[in-house]
Amino acid sequence: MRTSQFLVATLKESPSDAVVISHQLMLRAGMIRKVASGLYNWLPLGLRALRKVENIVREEMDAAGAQEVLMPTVQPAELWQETGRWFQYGGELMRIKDRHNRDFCIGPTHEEVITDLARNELNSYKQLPMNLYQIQTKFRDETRPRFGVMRSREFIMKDAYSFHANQDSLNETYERMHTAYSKIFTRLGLNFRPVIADTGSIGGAVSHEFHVLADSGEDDIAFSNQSDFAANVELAEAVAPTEIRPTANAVITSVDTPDQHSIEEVSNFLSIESKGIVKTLIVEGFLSDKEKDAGTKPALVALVLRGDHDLNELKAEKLEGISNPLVFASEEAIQEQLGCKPGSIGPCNLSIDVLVDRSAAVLADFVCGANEDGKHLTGANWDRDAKITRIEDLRNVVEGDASPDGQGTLEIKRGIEVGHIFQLGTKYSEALKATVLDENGKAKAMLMGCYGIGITRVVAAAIEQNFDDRGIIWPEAIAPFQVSIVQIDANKSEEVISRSEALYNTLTEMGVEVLMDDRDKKTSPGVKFADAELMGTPHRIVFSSRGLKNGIVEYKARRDSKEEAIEMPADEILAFIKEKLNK
RNA sequence: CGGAGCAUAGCGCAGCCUGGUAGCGCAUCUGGUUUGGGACCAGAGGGUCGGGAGUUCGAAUCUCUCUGCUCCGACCA
Repeated sequence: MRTSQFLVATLKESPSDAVVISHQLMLRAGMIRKVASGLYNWLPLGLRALRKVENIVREEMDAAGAQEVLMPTVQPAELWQETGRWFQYGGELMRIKDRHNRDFCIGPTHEEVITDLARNELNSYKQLPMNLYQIQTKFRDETRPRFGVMRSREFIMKDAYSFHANQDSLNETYERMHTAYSKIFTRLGLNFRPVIADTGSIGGAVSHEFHVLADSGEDDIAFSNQSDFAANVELAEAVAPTEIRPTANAVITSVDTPDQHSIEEVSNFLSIESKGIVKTLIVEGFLSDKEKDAGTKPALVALVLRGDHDLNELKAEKLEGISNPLVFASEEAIQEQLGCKPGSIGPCNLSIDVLVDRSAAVLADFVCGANEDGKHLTGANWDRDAKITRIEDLRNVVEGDASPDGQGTLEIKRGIEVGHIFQLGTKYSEALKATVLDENGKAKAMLMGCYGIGITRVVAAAIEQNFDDRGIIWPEAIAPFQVSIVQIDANKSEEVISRSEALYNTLTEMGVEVLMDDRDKKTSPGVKFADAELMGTPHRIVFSSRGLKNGIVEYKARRDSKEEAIEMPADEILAFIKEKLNK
């Protein structure tokens, strides 16, 4: 491709509404343009990168035994009503009516349609397992689209759905998809982690998210520095500390702490590290539906954590005796039952249940609220001064915690979710009566798995991980062009044209994607270099009249931090670049 | 959905407070000079100042309203 014929849509300045780097660079490099909130045009440069990602995904899915299909974007309401999701799905589901006033939606996902297909086409356990996938446009009417194509309303997703006669078969395909996903993201050249994900409403199901590590990610990922353990921060277990609680030493003493409520205030006021203080949070206890209907007031429960730790609400609400979802007690209820305000609460002499975090339970001689406004206790100790009802895992993990798998310590980084694999079980097959006959001739609901990759999001995530102050630095596998050829002084030197044309033709015939900058003499060398770097082409070759006078051309890799290009005799460049490209 | 903000040429912005000829930089077009890191000179084109209503002799500017967009949060996954 020649720049003289290519839609070079580079911008010097980035539009003011782009806040993350991938969004800015995709606009500046001329990959995308916004049409409306969460809706984008993909320009030729962007589409080339998108297709690269698509093709790698397609190759690996095919290699893993999945078959490609294509389902409609618009789906009939009836299917969604059958599974109940027509009523459960919120405003994210874009509902439309056709000219006959019949209800449809624009597909945010395709469980309904694929299960409908499966119930019609699959009749026997002998046809299983079957894994079908598509690469297709999805629409989710996000409340707040942001970060360009990272969270857009319309996006391209690879979604696969597998069908099985038994759990072993589902496990096997799930593992195969897990492996395929790792291959895909490795081939794409991304730094990623498969992460243990929330099994959510479907109890017992298995789920992994694949996250690309980048500062702009929307999720916190905790992972071991020594093993492949990785989990969402909310889901990572905070393992019990190995140290044993020291014996009580200090005498418990009440001190005045006027207007000092938060851990930080108390810590500064008493000049004590926050990890020597415990914080006590009061939440509502569990009520049965019967009790709720009867208007029973919930009992209160105290949750005690070390001052420098944060409560993990997901963990707390799963505990016995605690309301789910978690409800913090109102100030009135605390005042009424405990006789003081939040901010002065401590575990000593509490009549309610006290659940203590594993790390807080090994503290001795600690500081806590005195259950009296404006007072705290120093030198408090468990058992002697405060009872522990139960020791639980209540907190979010922090950097440096021991990894739950016993290997190494945890690091925490931000992650962009680019893939999600899930064992669905029979949720959809039962709702839609997707059954096959088993060995005994009995109808049995198929087990299902689903496996998604956000194709458009992968492109943005790749940029989040690979850029510098000049622009994008594409991983080889996604680069829209592998090689940029820059002509300088082409109007002065016939040789610049003939030499660069010859290389361009040879490489193009070899199937290398080359972008040759043959723009006219009004385009200065600086502009050509800046564009090539902004667009992120991994390899750059420069033909100039000055160089060719001495028979020299230049090569520079985009990823090289060095300023200087490598010079070489013009007739060696072909062999050189072939080696760089492994051709 | 709650809070905040923005809307002036393709992009980035000024002008608005204090009403009186629509402006700057980049980009675009023409001519010329330049050519190793986003050139220079001269000229040109491009605007319903987001829409509507109001106040006024007069509105980009003041008032009301609608729409769109962005950010923070909640929600969602």
